[in-house]
Amino acid sequence: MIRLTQTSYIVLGLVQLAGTATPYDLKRFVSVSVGYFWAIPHSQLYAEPSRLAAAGYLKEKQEAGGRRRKVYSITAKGRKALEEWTARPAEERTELRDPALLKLFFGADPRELAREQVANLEAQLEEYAQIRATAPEGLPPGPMLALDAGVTHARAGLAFWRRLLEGRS
Amino acid sequence: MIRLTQTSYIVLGLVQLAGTATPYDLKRFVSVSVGYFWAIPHSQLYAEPSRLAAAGYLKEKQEAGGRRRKVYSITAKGRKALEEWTARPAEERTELRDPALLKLFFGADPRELAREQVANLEAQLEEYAQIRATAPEGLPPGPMLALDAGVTHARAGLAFWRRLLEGRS
DNA sequence: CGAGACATGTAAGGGGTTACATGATTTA
DNA sequence: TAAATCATGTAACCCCTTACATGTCTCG
Repeated sequence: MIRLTQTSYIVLGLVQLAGTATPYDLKRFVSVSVGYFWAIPHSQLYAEPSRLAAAGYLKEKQEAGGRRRKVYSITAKGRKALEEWTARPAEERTELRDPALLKLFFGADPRELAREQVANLEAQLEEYAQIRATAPEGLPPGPMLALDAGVTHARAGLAFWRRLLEGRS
Repeated sequence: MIRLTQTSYIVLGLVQLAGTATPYDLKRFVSVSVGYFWAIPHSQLYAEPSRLAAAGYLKEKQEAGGRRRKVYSITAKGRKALEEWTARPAEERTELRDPALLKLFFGADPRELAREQVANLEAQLEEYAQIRATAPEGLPPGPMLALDAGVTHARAGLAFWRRLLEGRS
């Protein structure tokens, strides 16, 4: 029995969406999907599927020739775990965990910070627009809804930091 | 040379604000300050100051009698590290890391989720109001600004999930 | 005075981050 | 064809989480 982390569910979910995937596939997939609000270093995308396969949540199959890459697909057990997870209420409280906010809290110059953050968030909104524009047909609604949430939050962040820029000082 | 993590800076910052603090002081302090957007398990507040003291960023002094608790205060080295950190631009990109968003992404029932999240966020706004109401005089502006950011984001989240609740389905 | 809640602390294990390393492809 | 970039993978270390554990109040 291993413990299933959020990373585990991301991997399970992506493998299910993809049908079958190598770690590198996952990496590319993440970068244009959950990656926009939940980053995962690529090394995790090698370690985690392997762990999940050892515990029976994924099936692992190694290519015969060439790079002999490992190809993963979801098992019944994996599908079940994923379903139970989505059905269960979200236990953990959401945290902001924004490094910029930490610095603000501990006395960094607000206008300095605000300038950076405004630039970052504007770039991020651009990216979101790109992602929406290039989304493939036939996608389930979840990813798009999550993207909407990302946009909402980015806009809220922009409003906050812009207010700070305007404030006198 | 140890690596300074975000947790390190939180501890340094809080010790500096407090002047002198035991791990338990830090725990209480966190729960009414940074804790509202960046949670830290209390065990970290024992381990991390000890680590920082070993590396010279904090001074550690053990009480003579009684519980023989360890009392920490910041050193010149610690103060310098903290200042450099606040002055440095925030390198890491902000992430949402919201478990509810993950579930949404992977197909959880939006209305189900939305109901929970609306309740959570409303409670959170209540807490923010409490914190603001009971804030001590003479606090530096950083913490209050960070609190404002928390409020902004919570409101944005509320708006998002409420929209989901209203959506037909 | 007994029991529950709060205060205070430590240990172990694993997940994640950072760094390294080596093929394959493009581009100049 | 050299160099730079991308693709693909592995390894080690350490922070962080999840327990466990034992005082010390407080209130009925």
